[in-house]
Amino acid sequence: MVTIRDVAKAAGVSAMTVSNVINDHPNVRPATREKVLDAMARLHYRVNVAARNLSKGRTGTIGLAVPEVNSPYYSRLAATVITAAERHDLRVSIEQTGASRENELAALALSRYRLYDGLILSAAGLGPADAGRLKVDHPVVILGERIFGGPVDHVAMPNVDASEAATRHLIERGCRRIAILCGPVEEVDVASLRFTGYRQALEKAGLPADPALIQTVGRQDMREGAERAREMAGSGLDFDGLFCVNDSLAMGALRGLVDAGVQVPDQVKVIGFDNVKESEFLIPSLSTIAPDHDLMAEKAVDLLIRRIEEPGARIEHEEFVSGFSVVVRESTDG
Amino acid sequence: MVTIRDVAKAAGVSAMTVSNVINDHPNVRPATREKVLDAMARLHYRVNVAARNLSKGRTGTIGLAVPEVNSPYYSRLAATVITAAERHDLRVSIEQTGASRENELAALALSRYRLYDGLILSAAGLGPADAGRLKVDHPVVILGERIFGGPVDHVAMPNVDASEAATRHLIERGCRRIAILCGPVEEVDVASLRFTGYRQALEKAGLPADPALIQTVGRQDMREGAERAREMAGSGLDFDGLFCVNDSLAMGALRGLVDAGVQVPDQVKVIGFDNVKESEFLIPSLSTIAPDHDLMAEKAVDLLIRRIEEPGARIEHEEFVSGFSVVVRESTDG
DNA sequence: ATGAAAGCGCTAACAA
DNA sequence: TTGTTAGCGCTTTCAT
Repeated sequence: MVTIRDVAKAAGVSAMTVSNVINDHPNVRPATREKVLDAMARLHYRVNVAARNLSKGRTGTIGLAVPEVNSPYYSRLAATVITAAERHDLRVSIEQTGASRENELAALALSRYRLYDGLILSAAGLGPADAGRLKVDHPVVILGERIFGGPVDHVAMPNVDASEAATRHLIERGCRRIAILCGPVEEVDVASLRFTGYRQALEKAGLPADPALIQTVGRQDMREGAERAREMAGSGLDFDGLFCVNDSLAMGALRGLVDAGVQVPDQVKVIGFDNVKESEFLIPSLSTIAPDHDLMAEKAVDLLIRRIEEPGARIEHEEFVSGFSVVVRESTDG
Repeated sequence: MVTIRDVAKAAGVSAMTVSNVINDHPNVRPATREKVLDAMARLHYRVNVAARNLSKGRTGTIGLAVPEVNSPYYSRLAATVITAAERHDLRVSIEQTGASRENELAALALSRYRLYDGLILSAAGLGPADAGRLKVDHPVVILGERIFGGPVDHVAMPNVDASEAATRHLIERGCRRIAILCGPVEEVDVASLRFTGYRQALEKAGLPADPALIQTVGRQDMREGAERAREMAGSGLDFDGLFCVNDSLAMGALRGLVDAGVQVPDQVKVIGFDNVKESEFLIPSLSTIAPDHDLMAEKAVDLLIRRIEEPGARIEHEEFVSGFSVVVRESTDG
């Protein structure tokens, strides 16, 4: 293993000068710099990142904790975070929490163990009761709703407004009995916020909210979407619009409706939420809500880096809510 | 910051004893262990991973370099690798190479910089000419084809055989003019191996290989698949079967064919490769090749860990090729 | 502009 | 069973 001292010896300078060259510090004469660079090349020197980390008290890595990485939504988030972090010379270590409360807390702990310089936590399992746990003294940014009361930086989707817009879009297209496919709405979480938007739109339009139209699923994935949609159609439930709280559910629902012989958009119009890459290519293509995912991911990284750069600073905690647009495609365009 | 020495002082023992407790080393009297654990709790001690890394020469992190994480295929790979690594107490840091040769080499370099204990490189940009670069002295496992001649551990898909099986499946369903949608086939890479399987199937069936049926695309994603399929149908190309070298291309192609007014599977049967989660829910659902992704990812982690555990050992380099099955769904079932 | 000294917090190797 | 010593390779501080 070639160390900085080996290079120093070979170049006839001190270790410190080598360090200064490596880190582009000023006060190194060009001639000296040349000598050092030359020695580094000859010896195939590579910095030892672990040693640098120890010295600097940084790891150069941020953690990203998501429920699962194998979903269109979270993999896109991961992609953007990785790219944004790279611009700041940070690596991203990914953890999958399975949306469980325990694992999300564990991710928080790992961060505390100084494995990461900071953590972006896409919270899906934590509830308002865990607010206290988030008041940690190391850099953390929460991606998700402002459900925690406590002072944390967080980046949120326009869940209520966008869901209202999605539902309103269905109403404008003539739907009168609009069902919703969402997760359990017990707590103040994403599912329930989106549910709130749905209800608001119905209310404002003077449409009654039939409980039978409210369909909750466990895992919010394609399979659940397909099964539930089949059941709904099969059981003779009367509905002409369907708002799915995410595109995975919607993709499944499209399939389930076809299986049940229901025509989309003629008999039932369907709209999702997220605008995942796939939605554009489905048959029929999926109308959906498009938040500015990339901006959100970048904002999360920015907020985190701000905390990392100024560890002591008592910076006010910031909330960022992305804008959104309604993307109209075939599934509501009939 | 609470150090191991602070704990030692508080517990009235030496730093080494604390270290032994932390690492569950034997030869610590239960009473002593208690004292130490107690002190650790009182002082809210957390190991400093950077220091441990420097001492041990390990980082506890492996790198995973993939072309992009926001694709059904690679996000699934990432998910499985993360889960498998977790079982060995390793974290996974993900890099996106954009399938570029430079970035793949850079990932290799980062690994050399001791940022990772090892690297799983999903090679898409490297060619046979880079074989030499892979003969590195640190743990690396290549995910992809055996295109590098050199001695490397690698995990490969049954590209040729499975592609032949996919094409054969189309033939068995009555297709006679089978097109292929694949990447450039200049080099010995995944695209060309799958192309080889396609050609072999045609040959064995005595079907002529019309160059017009060979469609190469740049990026192998949904958009390209859709555009190219539209062009093919629009230009009046005569084909009754389509083998797409991955499911993303196939998803796009299904869409493109619909746009061009072509019925799947009645007029054209389509089969993909990968069996991504989405393929089951498409309309029509997509026939495809299902390699054992999870096994591949786990095998890659296993091979890597073997190298990490025995750094010096001259272990024979291993090749693992996954099995596969043909999943028949609606897109070829007419 | 360069260098010497002193750690960063931990652990391997040896000593007691 | 426990403690002492001596680093891991780098950077910070302060001299020169």
